[in-house]
Amino acid sequence: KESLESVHRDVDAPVAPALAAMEFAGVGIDKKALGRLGKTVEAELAETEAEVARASGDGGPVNLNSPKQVGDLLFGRLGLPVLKETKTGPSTDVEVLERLDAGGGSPVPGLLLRHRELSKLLSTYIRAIPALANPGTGRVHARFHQNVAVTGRLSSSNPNLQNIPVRTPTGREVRRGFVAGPGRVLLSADYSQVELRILAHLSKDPALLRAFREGLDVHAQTAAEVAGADLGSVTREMRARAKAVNFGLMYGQSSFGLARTLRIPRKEAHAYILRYFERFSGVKAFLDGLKESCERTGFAETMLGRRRFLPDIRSKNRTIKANAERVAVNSPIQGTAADLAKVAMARIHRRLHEGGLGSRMVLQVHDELILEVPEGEADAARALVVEEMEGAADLDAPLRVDVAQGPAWSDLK
DNA sequence: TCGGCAAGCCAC
DNA sequence: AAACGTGGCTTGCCGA
Repeated sequence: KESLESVHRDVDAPVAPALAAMEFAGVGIDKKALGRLGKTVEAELAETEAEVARASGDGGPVNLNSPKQVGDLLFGRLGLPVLKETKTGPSTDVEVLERLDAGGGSPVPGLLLRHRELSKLLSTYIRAIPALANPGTGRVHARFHQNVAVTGRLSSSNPNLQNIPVRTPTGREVRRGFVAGPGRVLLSADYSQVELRILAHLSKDPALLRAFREGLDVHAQTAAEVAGADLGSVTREMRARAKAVNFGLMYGQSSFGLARTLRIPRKEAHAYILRYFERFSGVKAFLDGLKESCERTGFAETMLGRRRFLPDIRSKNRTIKANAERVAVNSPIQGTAADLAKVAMARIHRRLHEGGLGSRMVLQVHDELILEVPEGEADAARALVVEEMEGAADLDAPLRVDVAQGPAWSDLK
């Protein structure tokens, strides 16, 4: 009745066997490496706690894992200014700690930032993941859910292997603990800028399409376009702004949000967005059209026909309606990327199986696939994976995949 | 002791 | 008042 047969037949049903195989395969864990990392992180954590105590003067012990106790320390004992409130009291989140640290009034906020990072890594990853490994094989078998994320993405649980750290140096260390079995290597293939390419394809915006056809670096190309300058004159600052806008617009970000992200005046953010939409008027028209069609039909839809029903888009409450509009803009883009990743996975699984190859998928992280392949099979697996991922759809901004291989996840860059 | 909420934070 | 979309996990804390 709701025209969902084709997305089920062409996407969700075919990927199910691939997901089952991926869960069954699991991924190899180097318990010794994670054990060693745990020891060093514990040591630095203890040192950081001692330094906080030293810098805080008298007043008894503080549980640094308790936001409430941390708040009492910062805003009571140390007399630092309250910058943001939560429902229950002064906020101590990372943004607040960074601003307090920049203020230079005390060494404690900086120490707390490091403590937060390390305790997160230790409790969520370094200790938790080895505990979930099969004791016989040393492999971790996460679950991959197909019917959880409303956009059609997969989700992962027990453990979540789609949020393994990568941003910070210590975080990246965790990835050394994910390894290939003997005689095998890990091979990762990730879509380059897949959501922006989908936006370019769906919107048919000439400038954005050109950026993908010509440019190696779409954010720099965007910056040049908005500035009306050539690529060579794009500074890091200009590129950073363009990148933030490129991401933000897919989430329906406002000038307020962009200003906060970039820490620039709201007026400047507003002016930048206006100039962006002058240069990329096809994008503007497309995004407006998504909202309009959603309001008419009551749903947002991906390229492959996955629908998300959004009754809130007809709400008379402006906040609720604006929320639904952001979702109406984001879902077709995020959801199309999810559809394409699933199509590629289904085909890859089938071809590996039917070709009698020993390679297998072990992880999916939205726009990235990780396989474990026999050393001698790596070239064949690489070619097959790239062909299926890039061939998942024929877009006007062609799909591109970056590949890497190595003994551990940390090597796949 | 258990379940749930709040805060916080990891990823794409 | 809210202001950037999609998830999952850990800890502290509180009430049943």
